[in-house]
Amino acid sequence: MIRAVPSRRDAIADDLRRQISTGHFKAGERLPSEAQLATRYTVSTPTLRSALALLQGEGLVEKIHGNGNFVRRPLRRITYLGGVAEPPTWATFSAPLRVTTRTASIEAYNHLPTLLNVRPGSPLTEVLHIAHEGKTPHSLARIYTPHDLTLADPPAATPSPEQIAVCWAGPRPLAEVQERLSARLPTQEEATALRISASLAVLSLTRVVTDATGRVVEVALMVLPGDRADALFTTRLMTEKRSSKE
Amino acid sequence: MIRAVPSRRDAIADDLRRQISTGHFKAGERLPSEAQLATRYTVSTPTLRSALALLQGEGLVEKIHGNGNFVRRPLRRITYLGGVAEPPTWATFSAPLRVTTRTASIEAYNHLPTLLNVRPGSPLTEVLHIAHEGKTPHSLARIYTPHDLTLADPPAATPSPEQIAVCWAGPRPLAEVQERLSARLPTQEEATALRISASLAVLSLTRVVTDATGRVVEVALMVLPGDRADALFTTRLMTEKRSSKE
DNA sequence: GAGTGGTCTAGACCACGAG
DNA sequence: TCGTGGTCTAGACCACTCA
Repeated sequence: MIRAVPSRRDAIADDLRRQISTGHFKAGERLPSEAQLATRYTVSTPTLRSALALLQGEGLVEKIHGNGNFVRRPLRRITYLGGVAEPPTWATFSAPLRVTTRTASIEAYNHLPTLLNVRPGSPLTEVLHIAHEGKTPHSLARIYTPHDLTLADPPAATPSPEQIAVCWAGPRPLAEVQERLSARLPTQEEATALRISASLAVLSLTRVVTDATGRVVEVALMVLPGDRADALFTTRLMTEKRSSKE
Repeated sequence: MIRAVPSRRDAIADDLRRQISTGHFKAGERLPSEAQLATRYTVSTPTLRSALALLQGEGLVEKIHGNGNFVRRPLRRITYLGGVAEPPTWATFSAPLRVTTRTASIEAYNHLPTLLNVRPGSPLTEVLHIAHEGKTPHSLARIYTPHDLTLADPPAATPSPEQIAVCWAGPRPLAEVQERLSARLPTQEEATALRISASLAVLSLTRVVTDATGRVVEVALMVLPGDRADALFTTRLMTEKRSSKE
């Protein structure tokens, strides 16, 4: 009702979407140049580019500067399985992922002291995970552990490809896992690391694991692009046993 | 590294952000017209508008066609509390919300038959909740219940303002709550209903409640704008019993 | 170097909102 | 009616990629 007549941009985006879904433009293929498309649709380049920006935000098209616009190979949709009590030192996904890992020693700064409940400047171990599907990056995780809790040796191997190591802290009695989720647009760095448009919404997941003494053992910051990932929490209800507090 | 020199757009957006955060432009105030701002920054109108689009996507500015650009009054940030077992017929938030409700009888279509596991065309009760903070809409929920499970009378009152009725199904032995979250951009309708920019990411939450017989009792679709809401799931671990498999 | 996308201009014209 | 934002044009020039 706001606009009965679709704008040129929307009309072009719809047409391109259709051509991609019908296979007229195939996955991985390069679209005609923006100048050509602009001529074909008899619009100016800024208008055509704004139509492409819509497809980009949906994850259908990837722009590569100086090279062209490419139809994105549809990525496998994965689900982060939340509320998993055991083992809480792993993050579990619904499908295998190839993960590359990079470890560094850093000092707590910005929001990290608050999250980990340590003094600013405290030594932390940072582990950066990038999950790949084929050659394209899929999602991203940064894990922080107090340095004195970090194992000298990384865990031998991921128990299964669906799980990525989220915590290298030694085995301790853990007490609580908190998972906070929000939706936002990616930062510049996240967008380039994941090769996604700055206008593609991401699911931002912060996972805080506390041990029995109340000490924060691990904080994991995960970035899951909205076009390829979601999160699932399952709660089973104890109907016979009503043990809820407060 | 991609662009050492910030673009005009980013520079202008940064400057406006600063002026908003320092109170030079106050909450609720109308910004100078786009033409004036363009002159002040010596850029063309499209460039200035693209800068405003950034602030819009961050929820800092609300554009009102034919009226002006307004600094958004910062909204209270609320947290949806997930994994709440009892009572599962309510959604719990971290702060009170004023909620308006509209009920309708509809038939299952599109994705609803799958979600509710009913035949297409089955009668459903749809409840639309819009939570407000002051005069501005805050978030949105659509709840679907099989018509034969719907109570004749709506629940007398919300037990507390933090909880909104999500299910009108009569008291039954419930078995499972599944909450699936994803990040995306709002649809056109959601954007206008919530008066948010189409480029402000929203947290989309689908909550499915199943009874002991496996029948789906309720499906709730919630839309939580990313600039004002997140979701929190807390899992407590049973440390005495280590039943980890594999 | 040739071709691609990235940014920006200086307008034009339309649609909406308030008085 | 007037001032606002919404859309669009037809270029220009720069930055990047690949051969």
